[in-house]
Amino acid sequence: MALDQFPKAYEPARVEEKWYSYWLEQAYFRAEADPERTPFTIVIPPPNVTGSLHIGHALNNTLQDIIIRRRRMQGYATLWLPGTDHASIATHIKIEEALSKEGTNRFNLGREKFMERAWAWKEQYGNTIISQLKRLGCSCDWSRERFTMDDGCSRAVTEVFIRLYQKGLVYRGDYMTNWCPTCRTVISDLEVEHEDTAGKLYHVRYPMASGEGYITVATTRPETILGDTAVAVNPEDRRYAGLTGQMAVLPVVNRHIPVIADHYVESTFGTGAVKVTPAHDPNDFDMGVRHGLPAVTVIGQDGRMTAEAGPYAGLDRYQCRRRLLEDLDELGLLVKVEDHQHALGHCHRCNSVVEPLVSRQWFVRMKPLAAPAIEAVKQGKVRFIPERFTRVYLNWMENVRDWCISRQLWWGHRIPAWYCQSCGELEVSERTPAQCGRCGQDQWEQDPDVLDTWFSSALWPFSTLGWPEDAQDLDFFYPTDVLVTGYDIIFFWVARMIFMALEFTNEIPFSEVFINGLVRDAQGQKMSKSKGTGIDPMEVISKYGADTLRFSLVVGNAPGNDIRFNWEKVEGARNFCNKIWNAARFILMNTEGFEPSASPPKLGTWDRWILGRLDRVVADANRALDSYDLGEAAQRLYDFAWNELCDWYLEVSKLALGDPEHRDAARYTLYKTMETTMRLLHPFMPFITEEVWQALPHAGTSVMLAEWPQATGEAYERENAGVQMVMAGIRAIRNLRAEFGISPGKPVEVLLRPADNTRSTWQEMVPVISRLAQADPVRVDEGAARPAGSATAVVEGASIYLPLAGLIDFDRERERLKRDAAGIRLELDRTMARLANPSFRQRAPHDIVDKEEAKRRQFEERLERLEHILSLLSGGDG
RNA sequence: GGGCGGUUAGCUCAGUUGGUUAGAGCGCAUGCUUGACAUGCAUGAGGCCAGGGGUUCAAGUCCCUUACCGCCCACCA
Repeated sequence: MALDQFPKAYEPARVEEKWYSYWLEQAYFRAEADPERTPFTIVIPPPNVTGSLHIGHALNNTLQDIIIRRRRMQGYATLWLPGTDHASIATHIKIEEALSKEGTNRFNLGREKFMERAWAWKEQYGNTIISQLKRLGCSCDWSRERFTMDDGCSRAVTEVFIRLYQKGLVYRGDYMTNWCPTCRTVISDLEVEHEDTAGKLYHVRYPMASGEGYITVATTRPETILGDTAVAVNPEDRRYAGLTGQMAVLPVVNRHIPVIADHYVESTFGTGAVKVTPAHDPNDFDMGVRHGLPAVTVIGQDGRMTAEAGPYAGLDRYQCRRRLLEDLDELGLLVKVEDHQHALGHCHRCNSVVEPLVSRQWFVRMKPLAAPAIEAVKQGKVRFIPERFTRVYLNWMENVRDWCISRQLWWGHRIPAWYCQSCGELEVSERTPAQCGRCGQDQWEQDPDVLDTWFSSALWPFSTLGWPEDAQDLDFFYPTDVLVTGYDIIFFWVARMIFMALEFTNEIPFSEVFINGLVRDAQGQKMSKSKGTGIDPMEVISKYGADTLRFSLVVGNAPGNDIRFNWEKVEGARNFCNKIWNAARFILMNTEGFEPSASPPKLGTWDRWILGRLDRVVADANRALDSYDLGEAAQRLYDFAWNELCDWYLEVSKLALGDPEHRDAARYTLYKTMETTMRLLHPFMPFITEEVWQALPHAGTSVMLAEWPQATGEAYERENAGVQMVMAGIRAIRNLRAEFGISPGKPVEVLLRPADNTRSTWQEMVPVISRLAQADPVRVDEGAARPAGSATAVVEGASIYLPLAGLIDFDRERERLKRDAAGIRLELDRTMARLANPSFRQRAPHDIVDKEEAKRRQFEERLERLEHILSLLSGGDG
């Protein structure tokens, strides 16, 4: 071991790139479809191709890497399949922003040029996030990297669209859709974010055509008045009974519209009369269908009023609102304006207020697809972790509405539908159809629209493995095992993968969905680039290293919970790396020339103790990992490595290392414990563990391929009990030293009076006590009387006396011991009360009762000693 | 309008199927150049586990309820 490679402080920059390159060169991430082994597959949630890694990605991919690295070590044929998403609308917006800066736009540029531009953009930025994932340490099989718009994925998209169309599960039609006037496209219901907004409710009077009376409607969007084609009232509403069937006059445009009766109308809201605008409101659209009303489109796709809006044509929708209100007021028809809170739809991408519009779009018929997807989850074939997300999924799926999949965008998968320019015939096919079956002409034009980004994402688990071909990867690695993703895309993505997979592969896409929370800033707010509250994970990696970032994101967090990012936690993780590093340095310094293959030497109590604890932490970590409690597993390993291995075993081993008789046992144990700990920590902290593991004697070429530890069940209970007792004794001595201000370098004399049957344990531990408590000499004497003027502690198994004549304040010492006694008595009383309860003895399990008995004995015994000492003290021999 | 999550030490959070004296990190206090580590070591202080009710031999944990915080879904204009 060359210690010069091991500086006092861990320097991640010295090791991370080295080992990542090594893993890549050795192709250790490469998956093999090996029929001898069980496959374990994860497909990455593909990040946006032009994006960069944010802290949420860092968390999500760390979790995946932990899972996949452990499975790889366990011997599974693992595949972590990486890739990127074309992110149709998101990318579109970015490119359009760039164009806008150049003073142009996509319509000026034209579709072909725009696409060239988009591909160039993708080439330029597409690698950013991939290289960032590599820096994070992700062990993806890069040879299988995919892109949602590559040939294979595109092929799958076309295939799926055509098959759905042929089954009648994709249809085209004029329906109410959500239009984003800024993005200039329709968006799906999911892409509309509802936000409670303080608005107004305007009461507007419509004169009756008969010339007699009015009917007053209430609306939040007065500009849609221009598109009204009816006024509706509830048929039970007596107030309007006489008006139903009559005509009202639409103000300003003077169109005559009927008053109709419809149960949809709530008599108690507003005036009980609703203006009906079938072209601009989903409910009104339905009413229009029920009553055969015409739809008049008054707001265009640019958010401006159309020619149908008469005098308001050309105005922006909000300008129109203001003008129209002025005009109505002037006419005396605006009778009341109330404050009104309502949910306004905003575009998920650009935050513009979404305009409901009727337009001709493509839809996926959801009911038939949802049914099996609901069943699969209900039957537990797909399991959500944590379980509560099952209900979120089911609730959405059970109420799902048809999915609008066409987008008036260019970057994406173009819809494989063709229209005959001569007769209007529609043909859905992969390539341009030959000849129109209806009119015999050959003038086809492809649908200009592209598909919703999530349409291709929905196919990701199987399209990336080769579907629709009969591919070897698909055969071996599919269905995948676990999907790791955030709860924010359960509907967008998870749900859609499930129904698409069931429809096209007849199998679930994954059997488990491991949901992770959001990473929030220190104030608990969502991180936002625009607000400058975002943390750049690359900055954390540069400053502290990837292992630190990974560990800080994972340790101590419960599945599905949001995480609050804070730098203190990062520093904590960095300190842990450093702790590991220095423990490794210590062990390397002391295991030179050590041969791990040599048969194990005779082990001492502490050796067996730490090996027992190690076995225990292996069991605990495995149990936690099996149930996706990654944060708990990390915490257990942290606690073991720091509090047991470093704080105790390493310190104790210093004695043994200086003693020829025990040296080999200590070296063996140090090595064994450290090597196993590195394997356990490797999924969490791949770089530092590789560096340390490689420096230790080892068999094999990389820790990432070493065998994952399994518990043997060798707990060394007896050693553990003895060691726990001695630790408490050492702590008590240290405590007394601190209490009485004994300077640290000064050895203190200790007289230890052991309780029954513990003498040999204490006796054996004298050198350890001496070293760890700075105690010298340490005498163990069963019959020892308390020396006058002693500081005293009573622990389980012993009374401890520090003869400190002159330093002890007699009264204070007595008070201190009285407090101790009172504390023990409190516990003893509680235990006695429990044991005195007959129903406790009757109903509690035996082992619980036994434990309680043991507790009582222990408390009694300690209390007895304490009280004996107190009686001596009151006798005056302080 | 439905639904979900949270409320545990000053702060950020763990807490398995109910079962020792409720834990950690940070912060705080005191003292330390102990030959792996001051990114460290030792010792200590700090908790009516949000309030109320219930189930149970036993509740931070299960049930009901209230309050506050956060989130998701939702076509009352």
